[in-house]
Amino acid sequence: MPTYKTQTRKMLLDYLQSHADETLSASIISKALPEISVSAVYRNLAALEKEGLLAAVREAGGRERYYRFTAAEQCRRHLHLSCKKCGRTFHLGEAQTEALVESIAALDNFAVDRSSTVLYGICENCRCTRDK
Amino acid sequence: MPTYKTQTRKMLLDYLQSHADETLSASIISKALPEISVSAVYRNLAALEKEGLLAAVREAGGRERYYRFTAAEQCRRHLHLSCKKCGRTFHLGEAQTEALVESIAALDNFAVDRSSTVLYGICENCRCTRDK
DNA sequence: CTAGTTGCAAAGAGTTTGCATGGCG
DNA sequence: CGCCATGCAAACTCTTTGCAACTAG
Repeated sequence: MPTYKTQTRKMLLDYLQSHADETLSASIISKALPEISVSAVYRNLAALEKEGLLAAVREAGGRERYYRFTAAEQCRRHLHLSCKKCGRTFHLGEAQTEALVESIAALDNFAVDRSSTVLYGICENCRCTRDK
Repeated sequence: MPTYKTQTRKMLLDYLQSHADETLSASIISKALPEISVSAVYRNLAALEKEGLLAAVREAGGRERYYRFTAAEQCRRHLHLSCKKCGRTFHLGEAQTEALVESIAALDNFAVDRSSTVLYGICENCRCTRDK
């Protein structure tokens, strides 16, 4: 779809790459990049999603989508963990993911979709830093 | 918090009970119950959430919240599976949930939050009915 | 009667779209 | 130069809040 290599597109990708471990919403990205118009942000995110460079999370039913940068395709094979405190994303091992998905498929007859599922909780770092 | 038993409140609960297996957003509920004002819907949902009768899903960062009816408290102990096709919710067994959470806690040092996590995928029913 | 609730309307926030302008190739 | 992409502004949708009217207890 993207036929041109525009400045805007590059800036967006740069930003996404430097925040690869976070799950961001379009509006957050838009605010972080004031030099890009909101419409351009939304349109580019949608395009990147189609290309597979970006994974949209929690699309069903709502408007608000969260994007996760998936530089390579490796991220399609495993599940992601998202810290509710710091927002950082962690990656579940492939073997572990496989076991989890298999288990649910076998016992519950439910096919878990790796790319649209995110497990929420608290990461090691935030749990130790009890400076609440 | 809710000191009065109002008509509105009753209608809302009736609706939620008859859709206990679905994860609904406030606006969807609001549209399904035109006789209740939107503000009343939002305020009651928020109140029900505080009471623990309703579980809010995916609150972090966004505005849009999805509610799941949790008649009892039993739902806090296990994870939920949500079908991307029919929207129905399924419940993972307690033992299975425990194993999953434990495994991630042990291997990744990440504390999965049962109530805010939902696994997305396709349910048995929708997978068999391949009438795309 | 008193306080919790409701409905309406207005205000915010996020997302989408049309259209003229600008820039990649 | 032609077409895609951008920016701006308007239109929408969802959610929140203030306030007066209503009502359960």
